[in-house]
Amino acid sequence: MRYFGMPLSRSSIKNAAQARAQLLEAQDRFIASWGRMGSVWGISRTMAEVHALLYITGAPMCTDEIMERLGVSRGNVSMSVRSLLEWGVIEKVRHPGDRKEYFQAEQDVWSMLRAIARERIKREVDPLLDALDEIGELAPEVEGQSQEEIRELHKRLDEIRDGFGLITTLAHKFAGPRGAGLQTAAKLLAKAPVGRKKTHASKRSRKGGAS
Amino acid sequence: MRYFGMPLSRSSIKNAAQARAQLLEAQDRFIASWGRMGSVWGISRTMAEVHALLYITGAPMCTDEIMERLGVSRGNVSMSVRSLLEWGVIEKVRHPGDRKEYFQAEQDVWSMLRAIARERIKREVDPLLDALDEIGELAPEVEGQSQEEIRELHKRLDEIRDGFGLITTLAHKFAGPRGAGLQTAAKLLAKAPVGRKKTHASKRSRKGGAS
DNA sequence: CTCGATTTTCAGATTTTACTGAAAACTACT
DNA sequence: AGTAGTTTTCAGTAAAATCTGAAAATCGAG
Repeated sequence: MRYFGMPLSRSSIKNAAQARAQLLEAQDRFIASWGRMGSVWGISRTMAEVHALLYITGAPMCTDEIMERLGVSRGNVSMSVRSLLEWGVIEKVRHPGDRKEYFQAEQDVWSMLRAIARERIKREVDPLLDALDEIGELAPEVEGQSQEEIRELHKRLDEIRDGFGLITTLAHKFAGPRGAGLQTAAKLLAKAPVGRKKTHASKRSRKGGAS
Repeated sequence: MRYFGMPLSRSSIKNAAQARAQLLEAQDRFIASWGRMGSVWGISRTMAEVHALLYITGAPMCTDEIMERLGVSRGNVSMSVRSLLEWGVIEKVRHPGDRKEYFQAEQDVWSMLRAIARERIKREVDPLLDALDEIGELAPEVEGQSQEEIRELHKRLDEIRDGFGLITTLAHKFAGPRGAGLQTAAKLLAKAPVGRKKTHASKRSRKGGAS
Protein backbone atom coordinates (compact mmCIF):
# COMPACT_ATOMS: atom_id res chain seq x y z
CA MET A 1 0.00 0.00 0.00
CA ARG A 2 1.51 3.28 -1.02
CA TYR A 3 0.29 6.77 -0.35
CA PHE A 4 -0.34 9.45 -2.89
CA GLY A 5 1.35 12.26 -1.14
CA MET A 6 0.46 15.17 -3.39
CA PRO A 7 -0.65 18.18 -1.40
CA LEU A 8 -4.39 18.25 -1.93
CA SER A 9 -5.26 21.73 -0.77
CA ARG A 10 -8.40 21.70 1.31
CA SER A 11 -9.59 25.02 -0.05
CA SER A 12 -9.21 24.40 -3.78
CA ILE A 13 -12.16 23.56 -5.97
CA LYS A 14 -12.68 19.85 -5.81
CA ASN A 15 -12.63 17.95 -9.04
CA ALA A 16 -13.49 14.31 -9.55
CA ALA A 17 -9.90 13.10 -9.78
CA GLN A 18 -8.96 14.85 -6.59
CA ALA A 19 -11.91 13.44 -4.75
CA ARG A 20 -10.95 9.98 -5.93
CA ALA A 21 -7.37 10.41 -4.75
CA GLN A 22 -8.58 11.61 -1.38
CA LEU A 23 -10.89 8.66 -1.09
CA LEU A 24 -8.13 6.21 -1.89
CA GLU A 25 -5.72 7.84 0.51
CA ALA A 26 -8.27 7.83 3.30
CA GLN A 27 -8.95 4.16 2.63
CA ASP A 28 -5.25 3.35 2.61
CA ARG A 29 -4.81 5.07 5.91
CA PHE A 30 -7.67 3.20 7.44
CA ILE A 31 -6.20 -0.02 6.13
CA ALA A 32 -2.83 0.84 7.61
CA SER A 33 -4.31 1.70 11.00
CA TRP A 34 -6.41 -1.41 11.20
CA GLY A 35 -3.39 -3.43 10.12
CA ARG A 36 -1.30 -1.97 12.91
CA MET A 37 -4.03 -2.89 15.37
CA GLY A 38 -3.89 -6.39 14.00
CA SER A 39 -0.27 -6.78 15.05
CA VAL A 40 -1.10 -5.54 18.52
CA TRP A 41 -3.79 -8.22 18.72
CA GLY A 42 -1.52 -11.01 17.63
CA ILE A 43 -3.01 -11.51 14.19
CA SER A 44 -1.01 -10.94 11.05
CA ARG A 45 -0.88 -7.47 9.63
CA THR A 46 -2.01 -8.66 6.22
CA MET A 47 -5.03 -10.45 7.59
CA ALA A 48 -6.15 -7.27 9.30
CA GLU A 49 -5.45 -5.24 6.17
CA VAL A 50 -7.53 -7.50 3.98
CA HIS A 51 -10.37 -7.17 6.40
CA ALA A 52 -9.97 -3.41 6.54
CA LEU A 53 -9.99 -3.17 2.76
CA LEU A 54 -13.15 -5.21 2.43
CA TYR A 55 -14.86 -3.35 5.24
CA ILE A 56 -13.99 0.16 4.19
CA THR A 57 -14.86 -0.28 0.54
CA GLY A 58 -17.89 -2.43 1.25
CA ALA A 59 -17.41 -4.02 -2.15
CA PRO A 60 -16.98 -7.73 -2.86
CA MET A 61 -13.46 -8.24 -4.17
CA CYS A 62 -11.62 -11.18 -5.69
CA THR A 63 -8.14 -12.41 -4.87
CA ASP A 64 -6.47 -10.50 -7.67
CA GLU A 65 -8.04 -7.21 -6.73
CA ILE A 66 -6.94 -7.65 -3.13
CA MET A 67 -3.40 -8.65 -4.14
CA GLU A 68 -3.14 -5.61 -6.35
CA ARG A 69 -4.51 -3.11 -3.89
CA LEU A 70 -2.45 -4.29 -0.92
CA GLY A 71 0.61 -5.38 -2.86
CA VAL A 72 0.85 -8.83 -1.29
CA SER A 73 1.22 -12.30 -2.72
CA ARG A 74 -1.55 -14.63 -3.79
CA GLY A 75 -0.69 -17.15 -1.11
CA ASN A 76 -0.84 -14.52 1.57
CA VAL A 77 -4.27 -13.36 0.43
CA SER A 78 -5.50 -16.92 0.30
CA MET A 79 -4.43 -17.62 3.88
CA SER A 80 -5.69 -14.32 5.22
CA VAL A 81 -9.05 -14.78 3.61
CA ARG A 82 -9.38 -18.25 5.05
CA SER A 83 -8.73 -16.97 8.57
CA LEU A 84 -11.19 -14.15 8.12
CA LEU A 85 -13.84 -16.63 7.03
CA GLU A 86 -13.13 -18.68 10.16
CA TRP A 87 -13.48 -15.56 12.30
CA GLY A 88 -16.78 -15.02 10.55
CA VAL A 89 -16.08 -11.41 9.61
CA ILE A 90 -16.18 -11.88 5.84
CA GLU A 91 -18.12 -14.16 3.54
CA LYS A 92 -17.82 -15.60 0.06
CA VAL A 93 -20.06 -14.27 -2.64
CA ARG A 94 -20.24 -15.75 -6.13
CA HIS A 95 -21.08 -13.93 -9.30
CA PRO A 96 -23.05 -16.13 -11.69
CA GLY A 97 -21.06 -16.86 -14.84
CA ASP A 98 -17.75 -16.05 -13.11
CA ARG A 99 -15.55 -18.70 -11.65
CA LYS A 100 -13.74 -16.38 -9.31
CA GLU A 101 -14.64 -16.19 -5.65
CA TYR A 102 -15.40 -12.78 -4.26
CA PHE A 103 -15.23 -11.79 -0.62
CA GLN A 104 -17.30 -9.25 1.22
CA ALA A 105 -16.99 -7.99 4.77
CA GLU A 106 -19.72 -8.14 7.32
CA GLN A 107 -21.10 -4.61 7.14
CA ASP A 108 -22.78 -4.35 10.51
CA VAL A 109 -20.20 -3.06 12.94
CA TRP A 110 -21.79 -4.67 15.95
CA SER A 111 -21.88 -8.07 14.31
CA MET A 112 -18.28 -7.57 13.38
CA LEU A 113 -17.23 -6.54 16.87
CA ARG A 114 -19.10 -9.49 18.32
CA ALA A 115 -17.31 -11.86 15.97
CA ILE A 116 -13.97 -10.37 16.94
CA ALA A 117 -14.75 -10.60 20.63
CA ARG A 118 -15.89 -14.19 20.28
CA GLU A 119 -12.73 -15.21 18.50
CA ARG A 120 -10.42 -13.38 20.86
CA ILE A 121 -11.99 -14.99 23.89
CA LYS A 122 -11.57 -18.35 22.24
CA ARG A 123 -7.89 -17.61 21.67
CA GLU A 124 -7.01 -15.65 24.77
CA VAL A 125 -9.18 -16.79 27.63
CA ASP A 126 -10.48 -20.29 27.10
CA PRO A 127 -7.04 -21.92 26.83
CA LEU A 128 -5.99 -20.21 30.03
CA LEU A 129 -9.03 -21.46 31.91
CA ASP A 130 -8.38 -24.96 30.63
CA ALA A 131 -4.80 -24.74 31.81
CA LEU A 132 -5.80 -23.46 35.25
CA ASP A 133 -7.99 -26.48 35.80
CA GLU A 134 -5.17 -28.85 34.93
CA ILE A 135 -2.66 -27.01 37.05
CA GLY A 136 -4.81 -27.19 40.13
CA GLU A 137 -4.80 -30.95 39.87
CA LEU A 138 -1.01 -31.12 39.71
CA ALA A 139 -0.58 -30.06 43.31
CA PRO A 140 -3.54 -31.44 45.17
CA GLU A 141 -4.43 -30.12 48.55
CA VAL A 142 -4.31 -32.98 51.02
CA GLU A 143 -6.60 -32.88 54.03
CA GLY A 144 -5.03 -32.43 57.40
CA GLN A 145 -1.56 -31.63 56.14
CA SER A 146 -0.80 -27.98 56.54
CA GLN A 147 0.90 -27.17 53.22
CA GLU A 148 0.61 -23.43 53.46
CA GLU A 149 2.24 -22.80 50.11
CA ILE A 150 -0.04 -25.15 48.26
CA ARG A 151 -3.07 -23.55 49.84
CA GLU A 152 -1.77 -20.18 48.66
CA LEU A 153 -1.21 -21.52 45.16
CA HIS A 154 -4.78 -22.72 44.95
CA LYS A 155 -6.12 -19.49 46.29
CA ARG A 156 -4.31 -17.54 43.60
CA LEU A 157 -5.31 -19.91 40.83
CA ASP A 158 -8.90 -19.69 41.96
CA GLU A 159 -8.86 -15.92 42.03
CA ILE A 160 -7.54 -15.74 38.51
CA ARG A 161 -10.09 -18.24 37.36
CA ASP A 162 -12.90 -16.30 38.97
CA GLY A 163 -11.74 -13.08 37.35
CA PHE A 164 -11.47 -14.49 33.87
CA GLY A 165 -14.57 -16.55 34.38
CA LEU A 166 -16.58 -13.44 35.05
CA ILE A 167 -15.08 -11.68 32.07
CA THR A 168 -15.93 -14.65 29.89
CA THR A 169 -19.50 -14.76 31.09
CA LEU A 170 -19.97 -11.10 30.35
CA ALA A 171 -18.29 -11.38 27.01
CA HIS A 172 -20.43 -14.32 25.98
CA LYS A 173 -23.49 -12.27 26.72
CA PHE A 174 -22.04 -9.61 24.51
CA ALA A 175 -20.70 -11.88 21.82
CA GLY A 176 -23.23 -14.68 21.75
CA PRO A 177 -26.15 -14.91 19.35
CA ARG A 178 -28.26 -12.98 21.80
CA GLY A 179 -25.49 -10.39 22.01
CA ALA A 180 -27.40 -7.62 20.34
CA GLY A 181 -29.23 -7.11 23.61
CA LEU A 182 -25.99 -6.25 25.27
CA GLN A 183 -25.48 -3.38 22.92
CA THR A 184 -28.44 -1.74 24.53
CA ALA A 185 -27.30 -2.64 28.02
CA ALA A 186 -23.91 -1.22 27.19
CA LYS A 187 -25.40 2.05 26.09
CA LEU A 188 -27.33 2.26 29.32
CA LEU A 189 -24.28 1.48 31.42
CA ALA A 190 -22.35 4.10 29.51
CA LYS A 191 -24.75 6.87 30.61
CA ALA A 192 -22.38 9.01 32.64
CA PRO A 193 -19.40 9.42 30.36
CA VAL A 194 -15.80 9.14 31.52
CA GLY A 195 -14.00 10.50 28.49
CA ARG A 196 -10.48 10.09 27.11
CA LYS A 197 -7.77 12.65 27.65
CA LYS A 198 -7.81 14.06 24.14
CA THR A 199 -11.57 14.43 23.82
CA HIS A 200 -12.29 12.16 20.88
CA ALA A 201 -15.49 10.54 21.95
CA SER A 202 -17.58 12.64 19.59
CA LYS A 203 -15.36 14.96 17.63
CA ARG A 204 -17.31 14.20 14.49
CA SER A 205 -20.94 14.67 15.23
CA ARG A 206 -22.94 12.14 13.39
CA LYS A 207 -23.19 14.18 10.20
CA GLY A 208 -22.17 11.09 8.22
CA GLY A 209 -25.68 9.94 8.90
CA ALA A 210 -24.84 6.50 10.34
CA SER A 211 -27.73 4.11 10.85
CA MET B 1 11.84 -23.10 32.80
CA ARG B 2 12.10 -26.85 32.91
CA TYR B 3 9.60 -29.36 34.17
CA PHE B 4 10.23 -32.11 36.68
CA GLY B 5 8.53 -34.87 34.87
CA MET B 6 8.73 -37.68 37.42
CA PRO B 7 5.44 -39.48 37.76
CA LEU B 8 4.11 -38.24 41.09
CA SER B 9 1.42 -40.76 41.85
CA ARG B 10 -1.66 -39.07 43.17
CA SER B 11 -2.41 -41.87 45.62
CA SER B 12 1.01 -42.29 47.22
CA ILE B 13 1.75 -40.94 50.68
CA LYS B 14 2.86 -37.36 50.28
CA ASN B 15 6.18 -36.34 51.70
CA ALA B 16 7.61 -32.86 51.91
CA ALA B 17 9.95 -33.22 48.93
CA GLN B 18 7.16 -34.46 46.73
CA ALA B 19 4.88 -31.66 47.77
CA ARG B 20 7.62 -29.18 46.96
CA ALA B 21 8.16 -30.69 43.51
CA GLN B 22 4.45 -30.59 42.82
CA LEU B 23 4.29 -26.98 43.90
CA LEU B 24 7.16 -26.01 41.62
CA GLU B 25 5.73 -27.89 38.69
CA ALA B 26 2.34 -26.31 39.15
CA GLN B 27 3.98 -22.89 39.32
CA ASP B 28 6.02 -23.57 36.21
CA ARG B 29 2.93 -24.60 34.34
CA PHE B 30 1.11 -21.49 35.36
CA ILE B 31 4.08 -19.43 34.27
CA ALA B 32 4.13 -21.20 30.91
CA SER B 33 0.41 -20.67 30.36
CA TRP B 34 0.49 -17.03 31.28
CA GLY B 35 3.53 -16.60 29.07
CA ARG B 36 1.69 -18.14 26.13
CA MET B 37 -1.16 -15.71 26.72
CA GLY B 38 1.37 -12.94 26.65
CA SER B 39 2.34 -13.78 23.08
CA VAL B 40 -1.30 -13.83 22.05
CA TRP B 41 -1.63 -10.33 23.51
CA GLY B 42 1.35 -8.95 21.72
CA ILE B 43 3.60 -8.63 24.77
CA SER B 44 6.81 -10.56 25.09
CA ARG B 45 6.64 -14.04 26.50
CA THR B 46 9.30 -13.27 29.08
CA MET B 47 7.50 -10.22 30.37
CA ALA B 48 4.39 -12.28 30.95
CA GLU B 49 6.42 -15.04 32.56
CA VAL B 50 8.08 -12.67 35.00
CA HIS B 51 4.70 -11.38 35.98
CA ALA B 52 3.32 -14.87 36.35
CA LEU B 53 6.23 -15.89 38.54
CA LEU B 54 5.83 -12.92 40.85
CA TYR B 55 2.08 -13.33 41.01
CA ILE B 56 1.96 -17.05 41.62
CA THR B 57 4.63 -17.10 44.29
CA GLY B 58 3.49 -13.86 45.86
CA ALA B 59 7.03 -13.35 47.08
CA PRO B 60 9.23 -10.33 46.38
CA MET B 61 12.11 -11.50 44.21
CA CYS B 62 15.32 -9.91 43.02
CA THR B 63 16.76 -9.95 39.52
CA ASP B 64 19.01 -12.92 40.16
CA GLU B 65 16.24 -15.07 41.55
CA ILE B 66 14.07 -14.31 38.53
CA MET B 67 16.91 -14.99 36.08
CA GLU B 68 17.61 -18.29 37.72
CA ARG B 69 14.05 -19.47 37.95
CA LEU B 70 13.11 -18.54 34.38
CA GLY B 71 16.48 -19.15 32.80
CA VAL B 72 16.69 -15.81 31.03
CA SER B 73 19.35 -13.14 30.87
CA ARG B 74 19.83 -10.22 33.20
CA GLY B 75 19.07 -7.71 30.49
CA ASN B 76 15.87 -9.43 29.63
CA VAL B 77 14.70 -9.41 33.24
CA SER B 78 15.62 -5.76 33.57
CA MET B 79 13.55 -4.79 30.55
CA SER B 80 10.61 -6.99 31.45
CA VAL B 81 10.51 -5.63 34.96
CA ARG B 82 10.55 -2.08 33.71
CA SER B 83 7.57 -2.71 31.45
CA LEU B 84 5.67 -4.42 34.23
CA LEU B 85 6.28 -1.40 36.46
CA GLU B 86 4.89 0.82 33.70
CA TRP B 87 1.82 -1.38 33.41
CA GLY B 88 1.46 -0.99 37.15
CA VAL B 89 1.14 -4.69 37.86
CA ILE B 90 4.29 -5.04 39.98
CA GLU B 91 6.11 -2.74 42.37
CA LYS B 92 9.57 -2.32 43.80
CA VAL B 93 10.15 -3.25 47.39
CA ARG B 94 13.40 -2.61 49.22
CA HIS B 95 14.80 -4.62 52.06
CA PRO B 96 16.64 -2.41 54.54
CA GLY B 97 20.32 -3.22 54.58
CA ASP B 98 20.20 -4.84 51.15
CA ARG B 99 21.13 -2.97 48.01
CA LYS B 100 19.21 -5.24 45.70
CA GLU B 101 15.83 -4.26 44.38
CA TYR B 102 13.03 -6.72 44.89
CA PHE B 103 9.83 -6.88 42.89
CA GLN B 104 6.42 -7.97 44.02
CA ALA B 105 3.26 -8.46 42.01
CA GLU B 106 0.01 -6.71 42.72
CA GLN B 107 -1.85 -9.38 44.66
CA ASP B 108 -5.42 -8.23 44.16
CA VAL B 109 -6.67 -9.89 41.00
CA TRP B 110 -9.17 -7.17 40.23
CA SER B 111 -6.59 -4.45 40.52
CA MET B 112 -4.38 -6.49 38.27
CA LEU B 113 -7.08 -7.06 35.67
CA ARG B 114 -7.97 -3.38 35.73
CA ALA B 115 -4.33 -2.45 35.14
CA ILE B 116 -4.13 -4.86 32.24
CA ALA B 117 -7.36 -3.57 30.73
CA ARG B 118 -6.22 0.03 31.09
CA GLU B 119 -2.94 -0.65 29.35
CA ARG B 120 -4.49 -2.69 26.56
CA ILE B 121 -7.01 0.02 25.77
CA LYS B 122 -4.20 2.52 25.65
CA ARG B 123 -2.33 0.32 23.19
CA GLU B 124 -5.16 -1.13 21.17
CA VAL B 125 -8.00 1.34 21.03
CA ASP B 126 -6.82 4.88 21.62
CA PRO B 127 -4.41 4.93 18.67
CA LEU B 128 -7.15 3.68 16.39
CA LEU B 129 -9.56 6.38 17.50
CA ASP B 130 -6.88 9.00 16.96
CA ALA B 131 -6.29 7.66 13.46
CA LEU B 132 -9.99 7.62 12.63
CA ASP B 133 -10.27 11.31 13.42
CA GLU B 134 -7.38 12.15 11.13
CA ILE B 135 -8.62 9.96 8.34
CA GLY B 136 -12.02 11.59 8.28
CA GLU B 137 -10.36 14.90 7.59
CA LEU B 138 -8.40 13.56 4.63
CA ALA B 139 -11.47 13.18 2.47
CA PRO B 140 -13.81 15.97 3.49
CA GLU B 141 -17.44 15.79 2.58
CA VAL B 142 -18.26 18.84 0.50
CA GLU B 143 -21.75 20.28 0.64
CA GLY B 144 -23.86 19.99 -2.44
CA GLN B 145 -21.57 17.63 -4.33
CA SER B 146 -22.94 14.13 -4.40
CA GLN B 147 -19.85 12.10 -3.64
CA GLU B 148 -21.61 8.90 -2.73
CA GLU B 149 -18.42 6.98 -2.02
CA ILE B 150 -17.09 9.60 0.33
CA ARG B 151 -20.35 9.67 2.22
CA GLU B 152 -20.11 5.90 2.55
CA LEU B 153 -16.56 6.16 3.79
CA HIS B 154 -17.56 8.58 6.50
CA LYS B 155 -20.48 6.48 7.50
CA ARG B 156 -18.26 3.45 7.98
CA LEU B 157 -15.59 5.41 9.83
CA ASP B 158 -18.22 6.83 12.13
CA GLU B 159 -19.71 3.45 12.85
CA ILE B 160 -16.36 2.02 13.82
CA ARG B 161 -15.65 5.03 15.98
CA ASP B 162 -18.99 4.69 17.73
CA GLY B 163 -18.38 1.02 18.38
CA PHE B 164 -14.94 1.44 19.82
CA GLY B 165 -15.98 4.61 21.60
CA LEU B 166 -18.63 2.72 23.49
CA ILE B 167 -16.23 -0.07 24.33
CA THR B 168 -13.74 2.47 25.62
CA THR B 169 -16.30 4.19 27.77
CA LEU B 170 -17.36 0.93 29.32
CA ALA B 171 -13.80 -0.18 29.81
CA HIS B 172 -12.85 3.08 31.50
CA LYS B 173 -15.65 2.57 33.94
CA PHE B 174 -14.24 -0.84 34.59
CA ALA B 175 -10.57 0.11 34.58
CA GLY B 176 -10.61 3.59 36.01
CA PRO B 177 -9.99 4.47 39.63
CA ARG B 178 -13.69 4.07 40.36
CA GLY B 179 -13.55 0.73 38.58
CA ALA B 180 -14.09 -1.39 41.65
CA GLY B 181 -17.75 -0.51 41.43
CA LEU B 182 -17.93 -2.18 38.07
CA GLN B 183 -16.91 -5.45 39.60
CA THR B 184 -20.20 -5.45 41.41
CA ALA B 185 -22.12 -4.35 38.35
CA ALA B 186 -20.44 -7.08 36.38
CA LYS B 187 -21.51 -9.69 38.89
CA LEU B 188 -25.06 -8.47 38.66
CA LEU B 189 -25.05 -8.50 34.88
CA ALA B 190 -23.64 -11.98 34.95
CA LYS B 191 -26.68 -13.32 36.82
CA ALA B 192 -28.04 -15.74 34.26
CA PRO B 193 -24.99 -17.77 33.24
CA VAL B 194 -24.14 -18.66 29.65
CA GLY B 195 -21.40 -21.21 30.23
CA ARG B 196 -18.52 -22.48 28.13
CA LYS B 197 -18.58 -25.81 26.32
CA LYS B 198 -16.42 -27.71 28.79
CA THR B 199 -18.11 -26.53 31.98
CA HIS B 200 -15.23 -24.81 33.75
CA ALA B 201 -16.97 -21.85 35.28
CA SER B 202 -16.87 -23.36 38.74
CA LYS B 203 -15.20 -26.76 38.58
CA ARG B 204 -13.27 -25.99 41.73
CA SER B 205 -15.64 -24.72 44.34
CA ARG B 206 -14.02 -22.09 46.44
CA LYS B 207 -12.42 -24.57 48.87
CA GLY B 208 -9.14 -22.68 48.48
CA GLY B 209 -10.73 -20.10 50.73
CA ALA B 210 -10.15 -17.01 48.64
CA SER B 211 -10.62 -13.68 50.37
C1' DC C 1 -13.42 -37.30 -18.38
C1' DT C 2 -10.53 -33.34 -19.92
C1' DC C 3 -9.00 -28.86 -19.76
C1' DG C 4 -8.14 -24.37 -18.42
C1' DA C 5 -9.10 -21.31 -14.66
C1' DT C 6 -8.71 -20.69 -9.91
C1' DT C 7 -7.36 -21.72 -5.26
C1' DT C 8 -4.48 -23.96 -1.82
C1' DT C 9 -0.35 -25.45 0.11
C1' DC C 10 4.18 -25.21 1.94
C1' DA C 11 9.51 -25.08 1.67
C1' DG C 12 12.40 -21.58 1.72
C1' DA C 13 13.37 -16.50 1.94
C1' DT C 14 12.53 -12.40 4.31
C1' DT C 15 11.21 -9.46 7.87
C1' DT C 16 10.20 -8.59 12.55
C1' DT C 17 10.73 -9.29 17.20
C1' DA C 18 12.99 -10.92 21.26
C1' DC C 19 17.13 -12.08 23.76
C1' DT C 20 21.94 -12.14 25.29
C1' DG C 21 26.03 -10.53 27.38
C1' DA C 22 29.25 -7.36 28.30
C1' DA C 23 30.27 -2.47 28.78
C1' DA C 24 28.59 1.68 30.75
C1' DA C 25 26.02 3.98 34.17
C1' DC C 26 24.42 4.38 38.43
C1' DT C 27 24.34 4.12 43.73
C1' DA C 28 25.41 3.84 48.50
C1' DC C 29 28.81 3.53 51.29
C1' DT C 30 33.57 4.81 53.19
C1' DA D 1 36.95 10.94 45.42
C1' DG D 2 37.24 5.73 45.34
C1' DT D 3 35.13 1.38 45.11
C1' DA D 4 32.26 -2.58 44.94
C1' DG D 5 27.64 -4.05 44.22
C1' DT D 6 23.81 -3.46 41.26
C1' DT D 7 21.05 -2.02 37.31
C1' DT D 8 20.55 -0.32 32.58
C1' DT D 9 21.59 -0.04 27.90
C1' DC D 10 22.24 -1.63 23.35
C1' DA D 11 24.88 -3.74 19.39
C1' DG D 12 24.88 -8.06 17.75
C1' DT D 13 22.69 -12.54 17.47
C1' DA D 14 19.04 -15.84 17.74
C1' DA D 15 14.40 -17.10 17.26
C1' DA D 16 9.84 -16.50 15.63
C1' DA D 17 6.54 -14.89 12.58
C1' DT D 18 5.26 -13.70 8.23
C1' DC D 19 5.40 -13.72 3.28
C1' DT D 20 6.46 -15.37 -1.42
C1' DG D 21 6.07 -18.05 -5.46
C1' DA D 22 5.59 -21.93 -7.84
C1' DA D 23 3.90 -26.68 -7.80
C1' DA D 24 -0.05 -29.34 -6.69
C1' DA D 25 -4.78 -29.68 -5.87
C1' DT D 26 -9.38 -28.35 -6.77
C1' DC D 27 -13.18 -26.87 -9.42
C1' DG D 28 -16.71 -26.20 -13.04
C1' DA D 29 -18.00 -26.23 -17.73
C1' DG D 30 -18.27 -28.69 -21.81
